[in-house]
Amino acid sequence: MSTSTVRGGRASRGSPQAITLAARQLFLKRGYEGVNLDTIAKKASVSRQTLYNNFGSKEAIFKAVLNDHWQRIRSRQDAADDVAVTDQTPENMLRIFAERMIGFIDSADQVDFTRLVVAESRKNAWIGREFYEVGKGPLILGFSDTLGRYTDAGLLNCRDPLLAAHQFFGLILECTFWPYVMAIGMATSELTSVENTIEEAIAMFLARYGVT
Amino acid sequence: MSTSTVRGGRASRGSPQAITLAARQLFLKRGYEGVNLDTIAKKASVSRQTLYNNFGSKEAIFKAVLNDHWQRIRSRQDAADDVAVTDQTPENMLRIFAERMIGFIDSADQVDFTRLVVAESRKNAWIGREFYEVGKGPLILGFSDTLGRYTDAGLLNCRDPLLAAHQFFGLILECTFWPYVMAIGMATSELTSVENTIEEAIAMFLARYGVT
DNA sequence: TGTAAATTAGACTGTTCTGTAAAGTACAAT
DNA sequence: ATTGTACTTTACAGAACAGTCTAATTTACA
Repeated sequence: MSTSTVRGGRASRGSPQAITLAARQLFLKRGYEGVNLDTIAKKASVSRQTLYNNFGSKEAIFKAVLNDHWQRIRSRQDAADDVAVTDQTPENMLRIFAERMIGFIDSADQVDFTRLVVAESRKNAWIGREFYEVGKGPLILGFSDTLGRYTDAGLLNCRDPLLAAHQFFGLILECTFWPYVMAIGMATSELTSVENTIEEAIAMFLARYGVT
Repeated sequence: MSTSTVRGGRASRGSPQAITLAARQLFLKRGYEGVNLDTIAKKASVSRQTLYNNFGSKEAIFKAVLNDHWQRIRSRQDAADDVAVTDQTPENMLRIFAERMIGFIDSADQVDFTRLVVAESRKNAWIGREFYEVGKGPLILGFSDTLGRYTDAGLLNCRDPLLAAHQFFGLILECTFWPYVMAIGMATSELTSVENTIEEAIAMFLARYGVT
């Protein structure tokens, strides 16, 4: 809606998208306070003034980056819903959800974004909440829903599907996600592979909630 | 070693301890960049110059706070080792470790400290590693050790004790710890109590690794 | 080709904050 | 009383940075 309706000017070189893309990479790597507008402008091949023309303030750029990220996640989520989990054995269903979660983490710099949220939500608590409500929240609610339906169908035995969902996520994230958020990385990742983590999580989950 | 050997001066009002205590509280709440030396000085009832007399730089104060925290954790850890876990049923052993972990979290502002580490380890990666090696690392290694011994004694059946230890931690932390680190808090904590989280984690762990 | 809109580079302001320096003050030991 | 030492107050240098303003430049479109 912007670059196509310009009547003149140097046109579309400094489009808002190029700016948010550059800002995204920098904010993810260095945090909000760690980036100044000169750096963003340079990376976007744009003058600093253009930043103000398009967004008005540094904070507005930051919020645009966040909204852009929420948007990406939402579209990913919608796409995932299309691949509905039906008529799978419990084991396959769990594996599909686990791999969906891993894909969710790998895509879109989820680790870096989590680090950014943890750092920045100290000043603005809404960031943490929104991050959850757009990302992990729907994911875990959908999973809990599926667990409930499998239980109703007699294929699983989860008395508390929401708790069970968190447990399953915890089994996987503790080895594949949080070590990276904590900047430990290799220290714990060498203990096992992602595939094995998933298989062991499934085995444990079914040992507890599987029906014989 | 400082306040008792002073030969003169206004004596001991601006002791290093008072400064690190004030700095600790402020850094935990607002992060490194979110605190300036005037604020620390004021909170410690000390002039800003005294900060430089005692530490030399802001970064030095920050590192002193970190070292102070490592020290607290280490002494806690040593105290925990005294209460050795022997001759307990597997269930009780797991409960003891779970409660020890919860205690570890509750004490010493572990949530706030984790947030600080995540935020600051972006610039200094060593913070994350040191945090792990002093805190959670030994905790999980000790637990893994115990799991191995129980397996050798035929009371449990953990093929990979280290993985099992991470799994157990994940079951508990996913509900009791990470939501607070992510500044979501109540959104997920209302799903169940800490006690129930522990009991359900034990139940799941024994369903997988218990011997009949 | 002329015009209007957008962009650019640069200078400038005001603020914040670290770190330093200087001059004075309280207190204990001698 | 004198002296030494640590603390306090005040001031200032130096840098970084958000945001504003201006003059010149570029480009699309009529």
